[in-house]
Amino acid sequence: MRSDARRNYERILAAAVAEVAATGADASLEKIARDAGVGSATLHRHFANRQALMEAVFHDRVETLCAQAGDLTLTDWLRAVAEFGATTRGLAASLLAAGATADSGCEAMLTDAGGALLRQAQQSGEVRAGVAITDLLTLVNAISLATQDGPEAIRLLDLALKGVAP
Amino acid sequence: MRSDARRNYERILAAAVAEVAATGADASLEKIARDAGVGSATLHRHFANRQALMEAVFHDRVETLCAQAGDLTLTDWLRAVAEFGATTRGLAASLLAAGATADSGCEAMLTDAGGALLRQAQQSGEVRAGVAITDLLTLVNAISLATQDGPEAIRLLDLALKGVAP
DNA sequence: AGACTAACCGGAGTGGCACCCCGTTTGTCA
DNA sequence: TGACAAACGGGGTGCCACTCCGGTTAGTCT
Repeated sequence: MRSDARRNYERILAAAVAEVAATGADASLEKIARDAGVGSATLHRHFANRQALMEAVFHDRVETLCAQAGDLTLTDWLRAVAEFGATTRGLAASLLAAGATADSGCEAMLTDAGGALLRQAQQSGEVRAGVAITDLLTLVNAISLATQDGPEAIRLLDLALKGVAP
Repeated sequence: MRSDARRNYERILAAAVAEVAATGADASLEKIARDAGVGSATLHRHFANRQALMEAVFHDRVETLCAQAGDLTLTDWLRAVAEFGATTRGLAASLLAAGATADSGCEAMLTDAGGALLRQAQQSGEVRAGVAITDLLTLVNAISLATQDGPEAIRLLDLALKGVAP
């Protein structure tokens, strides 16, 4: 990779992080390119489509999220994922779209980290068998997506994990 | 309302129903107008924005959904809502957007019908206090949204209602 | 250092979108 | 039947994602 290419890549990524934080995952790619000081063609050469760019934007943060898994219980980690998804506007939608279209690095990281916690919780009898980590992550994604960036996410997640029975 | 206006209104609505069924709630409004044989300006005069059109498209179906509430338990009715949301692509997203921006007729109907069922379930001790119908509907919307039109919706809803404990 | 070349760049273009303006047509009702 | 308000839609605006291609540049090899 040539040095100018790398420099532009990083400028675009930085602009994208800022713009996504400000306006969500449906931010204008043209504006990101403009903010980065490159032509839109350059943006599209580095990131074939919106999805690819979003993957890159979220990758680092997802990585740290997965690194935290060792220090948390399944429930607390799922809460962290929910909170992250709710604050990082559009992560959920982005991951969802990724799951639908192509295998995403982010998703694999999340299922790996969460899968370990889930197995642990199942062995200690806190979670019943037949629950898959993908189910739980889909649920978290769903809730993040539905509550946008509101504070409802955690409450709804707890509700879903606890069930509605007394 | 003039007769031509009414005729165009209905043509647009019919085209919208077909198009939404085919491609989801993010269907092209221009294409709907084209299919209806009217100019795009006419579509926008009758329906100020995408949200208004979607409301109209879903209104009838939501009405029948609410009418069924009397014959079903809370759980079964929520399943019906989930199934409906999953098959009618984009209903969930649409209702969500509605909830965020303006009070929607559809949403009020759903909270009324579901609220009655929930009170009933709480009085008979099947559902604990502190659970609100809006929580449950948000959850259902979330799941419909996340599972797109897949068959996962019901399974995830049951999971959420039951909780993860053994 | 100089020259070569493949990689890279971005302005300009394409086709599509939602939504609006305004001159024209049409239904209605006296 | 004539007048007029109501409704129509072609065409326009500004935005978007994404692509093409002629010019530029960074790295390499002598």
